[in-house]
Amino acid sequence: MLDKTYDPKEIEARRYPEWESSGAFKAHPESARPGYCIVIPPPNVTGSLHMGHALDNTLQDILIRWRRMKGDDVLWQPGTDHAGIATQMVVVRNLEAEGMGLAVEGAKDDGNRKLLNREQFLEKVWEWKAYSGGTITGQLRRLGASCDWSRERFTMDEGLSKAVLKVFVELYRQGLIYKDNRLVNWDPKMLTAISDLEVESREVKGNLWYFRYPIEGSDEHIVVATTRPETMLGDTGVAVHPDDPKWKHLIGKHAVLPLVGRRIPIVGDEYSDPEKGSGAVKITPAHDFNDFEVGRRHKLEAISIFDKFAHLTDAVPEKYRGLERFTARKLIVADMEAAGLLEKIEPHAHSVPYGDRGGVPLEPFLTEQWYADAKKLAEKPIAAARDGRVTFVPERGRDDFFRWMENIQPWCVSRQLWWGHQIPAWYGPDRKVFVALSEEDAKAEARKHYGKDVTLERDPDVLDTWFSSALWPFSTLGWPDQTAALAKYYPTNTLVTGWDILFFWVARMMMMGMHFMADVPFRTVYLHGLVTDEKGQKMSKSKGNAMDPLELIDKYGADALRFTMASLAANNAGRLRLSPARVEGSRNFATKFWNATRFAEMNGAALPRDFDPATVKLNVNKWMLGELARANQAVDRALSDFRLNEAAAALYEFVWGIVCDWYVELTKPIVQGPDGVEKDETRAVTAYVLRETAKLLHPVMPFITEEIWDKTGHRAEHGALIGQPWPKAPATDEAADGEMGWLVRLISDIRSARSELNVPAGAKLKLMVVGGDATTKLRLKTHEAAIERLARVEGIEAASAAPKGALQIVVGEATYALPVGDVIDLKAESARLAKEIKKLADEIAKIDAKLGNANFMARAPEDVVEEQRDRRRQAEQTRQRLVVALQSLGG
RNA sequence: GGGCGCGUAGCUCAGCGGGAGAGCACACCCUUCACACGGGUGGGGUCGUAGGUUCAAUCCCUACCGCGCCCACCA
Repeated sequence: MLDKTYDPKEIEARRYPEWESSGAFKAHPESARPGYCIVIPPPNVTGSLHMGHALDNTLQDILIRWRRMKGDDVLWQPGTDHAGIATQMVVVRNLEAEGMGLAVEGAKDDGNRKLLNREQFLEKVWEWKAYSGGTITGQLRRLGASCDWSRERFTMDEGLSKAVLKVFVELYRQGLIYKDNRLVNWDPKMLTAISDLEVESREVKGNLWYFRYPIEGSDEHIVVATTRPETMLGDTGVAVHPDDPKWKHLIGKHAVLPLVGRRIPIVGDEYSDPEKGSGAVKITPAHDFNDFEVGRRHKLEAISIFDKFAHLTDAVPEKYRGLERFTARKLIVADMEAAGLLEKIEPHAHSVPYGDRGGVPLEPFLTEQWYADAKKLAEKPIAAARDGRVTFVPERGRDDFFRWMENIQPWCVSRQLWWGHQIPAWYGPDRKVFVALSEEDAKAEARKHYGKDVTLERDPDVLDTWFSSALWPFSTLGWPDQTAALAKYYPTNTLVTGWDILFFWVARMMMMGMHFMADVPFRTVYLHGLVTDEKGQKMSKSKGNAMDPLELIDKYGADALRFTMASLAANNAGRLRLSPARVEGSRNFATKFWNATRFAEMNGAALPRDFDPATVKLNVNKWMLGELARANQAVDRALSDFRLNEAAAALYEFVWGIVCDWYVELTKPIVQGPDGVEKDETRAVTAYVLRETAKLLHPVMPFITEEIWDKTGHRAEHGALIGQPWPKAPATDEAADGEMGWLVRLISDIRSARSELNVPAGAKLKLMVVGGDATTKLRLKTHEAAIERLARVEGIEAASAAPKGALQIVVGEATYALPVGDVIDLKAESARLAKEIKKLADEIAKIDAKLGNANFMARAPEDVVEEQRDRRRQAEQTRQRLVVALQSLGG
């Protein structure tokens, strides 16, 4: 027997370990069943579950549980990501709180902190990982995620590291990874290069400073405008447009860089826009991406004036050396003003690149880094997306993918961090590089090259986190070993992730998958929006609007949160606004289903062993089975099309709107009435429908359905619900559907009329039927008890005409009168009837206009015309009966 | 600057060319023996604006207005 109330907390804590330990989540690569595989977007190993995870993983689990029940051999491959920068940041912050720091070369230190070297630091990170690394996976379990934990991987575990090395070395040998010295986005706080993708532009209200640079050998000045005065110390030229009448006469001359005294050429270059600033632009090749290009075109020197901390170097006049960049800015503006060379300052809003992790403005910085030839690697993925080997849901994801892939820049894969996969490159005494799988191999190569043993120095850099994530769909399956899992599950079926990492991750998995596996990493990319708060604001801890999924689970249960997430997951939504009220509604839905089952149990609903839905006789039961079939099909269709919100909506409407509101109510007189075949059949159908419904609900609400499955005895017979086969839709019956549609309509209309006329809810009225045909009479007889109960009437009898002072409704070919004596307000009833008549007349007029339109008749398809005629017939019939009813009131 | 998405009931949103929907909120009624995390009934919408395509437009097209996101090197 089910408990009076549903207690998610207790049930969830019990059910999950049971599933896991029973092996229900396990994949069976050795089985002959078709495989279905999803690889989890690996969360940061030291992170904790946020709403985005809750959404993403709920959607995956729904698909996984559904396919599992459909009979596939499913693998939901779990694991975590080492998340280089993010994790390093967290650990450094923790260390700082404990009075420790990193022994970073060149950093200022007051000597009060204990400085850790690389080895010591890595030890701390691994400690931190061991301490907090289980948090996120534990939280995924609370959500109900049915991952095969026995196959859990970590991007820095031995196997995956081996894969990373192999990929790096092979790409290097194929010329697809190389070193280059060019400008990168440099994070002066994290002290590392980052990729273009990790740059976020922020609108900043700054100034445009106009400086006058004296022209050599003349009294003239050229005016340049800049948002970054401090970079002038690195200027090696000024560019003007070749056709600019204002400045072109200066081309070929030189300016004298103030404060520095350097002689810098004035060049003509179309990059310079006469409309912008002063029309002349100062060129700082070492600190601006555009200037770098201009500098290259005109062979201007690139002078680095910043070190890795963005402090001024010895390349600038002594006065400024060592200054922090923004301090330098103030001083330089002041000095220029003092020199009379500051023409004006204009307020100017512009966007400044920030590091998405460090949160400080980035510096374009000239350094040597490792790059992957993204352009080349993108070719096959583009082709695969074009010919449909990989599809996107929604489709427009494909366009975004193309836009990015077709304009892709070299991918800077090296990071100046300690936490991550150290690049397998060693340098000889002359800086010659040896890339190899191991130090031994590198040494061997070096020996061959130098003809003797030399000391090699390993490249200190690590790889971009996304480098190892890019291998995830095959590295987790065992690659480079040719495992059974790899053979069976690659390509994986569905990748479920947010739009935000389409480029970071999805695109790169495509590159690596196509290159190393010669096939797409997944057949379908299912992209969902971002969860935001009710106002559409991105959730963040700093804004204080973050909702904690675990709190919601505690309060409403994991099933409620899951159901809400599924409801939110409309394909086209960019943002998915979540409010606690919605989760509460889902919790209520869970409770509703629980109570329906409890009710059935209390009334002895049980499923005979040999129950066959095809043998059902009663129309109410046939109809119920038909509704079940429709719900089943709706859920299947919705899940196949990745419309998870529609699946959730269909389930909600079916369980609450059909099963609870109608079926259970209509059959109460039967199941609570005298014993007999009708009672037996109805109890059996009730049990059957609830059992099948539990299956349909299971992918979305696994906990409550498993509990119900067990408590109602199915588990003892068939085993756990998680492993049950997906239901087959029973047959539908048109005649039964017609009859029940009529019944629902009749009851609803009576209720509605009663309520509108303010008939006291407790008043039991007689129902008099005027003009009912044989079918109707039979139906009334069949459903007498249900009608009496739900419409609150007492006695149903035929009459030749409606009695005076009766409330009247028309359903089908008959009029139903409820004599209310002097209780009725004749005026109100007249008004109600008149309103109904008017509504119908309007509808009829509209249809007549259509049917009278020659173009409509000529061009509309036959079934549409027929449908309109049908609607008109019914409306007219009802209208006429209502007119009679109105007349009988004497109104 | 380019690209994309969104403007439908008070709020949050479904709606995939032929009768405007849900949840929440609101109003009235109901301590009916599964459920007040409940039951019944109801009010509320020029489907952003203006054009166009079509027999027919909330749905397709164009422009505009208002939001949001992504990308981009604009001094």
